[in-house]
Amino acid sequence: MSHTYEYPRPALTVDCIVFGLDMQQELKVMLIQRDIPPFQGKWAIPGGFVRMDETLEEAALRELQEETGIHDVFLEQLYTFGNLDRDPRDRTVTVAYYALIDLCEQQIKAATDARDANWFPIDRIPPLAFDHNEILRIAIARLRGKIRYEPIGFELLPTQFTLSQLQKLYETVLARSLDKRNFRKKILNMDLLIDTGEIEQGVPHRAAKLYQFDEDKYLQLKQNGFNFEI
Amino acid sequence: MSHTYEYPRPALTVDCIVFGLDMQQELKVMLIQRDIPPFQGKWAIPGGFVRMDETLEEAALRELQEETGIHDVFLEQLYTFGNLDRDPRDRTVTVAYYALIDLCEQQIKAATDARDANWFPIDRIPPLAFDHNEILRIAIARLRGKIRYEPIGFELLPTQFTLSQLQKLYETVLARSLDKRNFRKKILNMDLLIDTGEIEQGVPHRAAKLYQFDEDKYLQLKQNGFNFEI
DNA sequence: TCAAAAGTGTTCAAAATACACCCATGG
DNA sequence: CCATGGGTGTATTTTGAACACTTTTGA
Repeated sequence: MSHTYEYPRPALTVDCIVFGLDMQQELKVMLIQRDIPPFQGKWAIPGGFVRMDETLEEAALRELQEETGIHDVFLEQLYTFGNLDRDPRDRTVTVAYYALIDLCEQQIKAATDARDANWFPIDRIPPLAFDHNEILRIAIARLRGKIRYEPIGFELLPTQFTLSQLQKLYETVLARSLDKRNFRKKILNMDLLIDTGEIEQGVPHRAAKLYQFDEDKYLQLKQNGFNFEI
Repeated sequence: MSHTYEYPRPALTVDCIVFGLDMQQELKVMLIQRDIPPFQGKWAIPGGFVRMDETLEEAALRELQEETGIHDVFLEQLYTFGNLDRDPRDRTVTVAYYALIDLCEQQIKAATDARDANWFPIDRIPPLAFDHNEILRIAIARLRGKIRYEPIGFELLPTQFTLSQLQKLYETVLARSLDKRNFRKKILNMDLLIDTGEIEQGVPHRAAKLYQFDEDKYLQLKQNGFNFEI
């Protein structure tokens, strides 16, 4: 720990797994195609080097903006990966984050700003650069685990959503079906959804009510020991 | 992301919060007193620089061994801290781990090998060096959260333990009291504790049965979707 | 009028909680 | 024989799970 001798330093990067739900309520991940070696042409999680004047989270947000045009998203640290052979060029440690976005609203930007960004369904991921398949595996596990006891699922939906959308979201992420009546009973009994009074538009059947998650109320309840749980 | 220009690199360290239960079943944290600036004389979480030829976990284990004599412990990554002003000397990012040890067995070593290592009860922590109070706060929160749905509590006890010890451990970590009969019913119904046939020794009252956690069985059950939960 | 999804309650089983006394042991 | 913690069962409440039909709407 002496300061007289400087150890050589690993390179430090951030990577950011971006999850989104498409219009078919399928869970997808944004990947970008590498245009330089190593792993040139392979798909990879967006990311890059951490600069000296930015925090880790700032670096993740910056890379996300630069590489995919995505901004203003839910972002949470996932895990830090430091295996010796992650990067063939150099010892590189990466701090991985995951982001949840409402794909329906953001997808236009992502398609235009990014060079070779694309959305992949999480059950059909190609072999990725570096250890990115492993990182993605852990990100999916975290999302599955966390969505059950924290209200992060709402980050994947538009501000206003129907109960069926919410249920399908849970069914997609948890990969199992849920009973409609029990789901509604449970989620409505929490009293955390605001009935906006509006209904969905342009559907060829009875239009569903639109709800909104009451984040302020949730934060209050949470402080008093309340646990969100599906 | 070009390789022609090398960014300056933050320093990379690991820090390791060590939790232990003392003989009074009080939850304690091991801290070491810094003998060099900055924060000379202040208490700090053990840690140090990550070398180029070791993984993050290896670095955490090495620092733990070097600074406290502790080895062979449960170790899990906690979080990575990268605020700009963490270290007044230099931009330093630290990957924090937490360790759980059976203090009754390990405490002798810790006391002899370490220069100025000491155990502090988690509700009476002095002001620490760097952002270590913040790191510790997050570590305690993680321990509280995780002990409820993963069987990590056993790492804080000797291999063989009584049900009362186990219950007091949960009461200590969760900071609330539990009903004795319900606790026993629940934990024994999981069928994950092996009755060793032995009983505790040298107590001035009826001796309790000694149990052992069946880790193999737990891992099997877990694969089939079983959830440990207190 | 038909197709497609929205919306709605009750019954049963399982799990969580509350609760008090006798037992074994060493001092 | 007494103080100390070990060990045990039942009744009640709460929660989770299973389950099917009517309503609304646009095409």
